[in-house]
Formats: sequence, structure tokens, C-alpha cells
Amino acid sequence: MRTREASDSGLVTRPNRRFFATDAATLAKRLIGCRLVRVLSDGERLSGVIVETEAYLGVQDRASHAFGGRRTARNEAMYSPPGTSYVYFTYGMHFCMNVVCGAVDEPAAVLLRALEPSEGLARMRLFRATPSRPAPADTDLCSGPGNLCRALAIDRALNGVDLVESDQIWVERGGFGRLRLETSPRIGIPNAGEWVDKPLRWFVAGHPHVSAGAAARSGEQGVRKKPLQRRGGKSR
DNA sequence: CCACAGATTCTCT
DNA sequence: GAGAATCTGTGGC
Repeated sequence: MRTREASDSGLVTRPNRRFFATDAATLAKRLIGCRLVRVLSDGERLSGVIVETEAYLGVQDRASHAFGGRRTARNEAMYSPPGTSYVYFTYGMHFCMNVVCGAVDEPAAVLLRALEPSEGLARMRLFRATPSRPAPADTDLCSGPGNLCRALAIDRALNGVDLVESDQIWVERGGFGRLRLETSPRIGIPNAGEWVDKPLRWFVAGHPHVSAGAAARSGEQGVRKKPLQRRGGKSR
């Protein structure tokens, strides 16, 4: 296990490959409360705490890009070792980021759906700005898989990157107490037959940064609770 | 608040 | 040529 100086709270741990080498449902839960860190080419560090994930189980999962063992140029990264990133382009304009898990050649992955932004919010706001909304609210910056990627400048270039070794993007273990998790069916997979309704999405209960469409579909009312706080956290 | 349509282009059949 | 692990703006109540 390597350690690394965090910018705000002393030593934090960066997980090794074993952390990722588990089934998708386990990793989906495990990643909640961890921090996703992105270092831009100019050196600026952006990060956020993962608050919403979805598990894509493997060849048997009809909602997965690797259903039935499908293996193409696009989803090739799913067949890489656990801890690899799988970034794909969809709907003609959005990127989505997954963390590959399972064993080598077992195409399982966890989709990152929302973060509570921690570092680099001003830069994220720039990346997420549109003419009609030049300064998006903090709760909108990284809520939803496409938004998260835009806020952190995650695109094709980060497909297939090794999150265990990369200095551009990685995960750090959570420093939080026990988080109350909820599950729901996954979002946006209407044609996955019996897999549509399986509870393979996890999120922090009542968390304001969970993606909006998702909250609606899980029966949440627009609950606004406190953001996450570091356990024993020293305030900066 | 909710529902719906449109955007936009890649990927595989 | 169809469909996509999405998001946003618009229009209705």
C-alpha cells in the first residue's frame, strides 16, 4: 500500500490492485466514500468524494457493454486488469467513467455516477459552464456520469488508464465513518430485460450531490442534507 | 415540480 | 441505419 500526502488532511492511502479485484457489486459499495482524484496537465488537482455508483456484473448482465462476452474496440478496457479505467462515449456528446474490477478477462466494471466535489471547484465550474448557465451550482458540478466526466476533464484519453499507477487519475480510500447507503435499479437501461430492475445502483442516502434524475427515479424527494464531513476532520 | 423532446456522433449490425 | 450506462431547456401545472 502506497501512501501519499493529501492536500487537506495528512496521509491518505491509495489502494492497490487487490482493492479492485472483486465483484462489481462489492466494488460499487466499496468505492462510495472514496475520493476520485484527477490531476490536469497543468498540474491542478481536482477531486471529489464518490457518492453514487452502479455495478455492471459481467457477461451475464444484459445491461453491460460486455453482455454475452461482446468484446470490441470500444469496450476492450473492460477486459483489462482490475483497477483499469473504462471511459466510453455515448449519446453523441457524453463520456462516462467506469472502474474495471473482477479478474483479468472478466469484463466487470463499476460506473461512477456522482461526486461531492472537494478540490478545484472553480475549474470544474469552468468546464461545466454553458452560455445559459455560466456558473453551475456545486450540487450540479459532478452529479451524473456525464457531468462528472466533464467537470474533471475525463475523456477518451483516460480510457484504459491504470488507476493503481497513474499520476493523472486515481482513487483514494475514504476517510469517512459509516455511510448510510441505499440501492435502486440502475439508470438508463430500459432494454436490459430482467436486469432492468435489479438493485445494482448504490448511493449515499439523502445526499444532495446524487444525480437528480436518479433521485427522482428512486423515489427520493429532493432531500437536501449536509454534505459529507471527514471523520475527526480538522477544518482547514 | 414534472414530462418530454432535441442535441449530436460514435459504434456495431 | 438504429440505438445509445445522458443532459438540458422548455412548457405545463
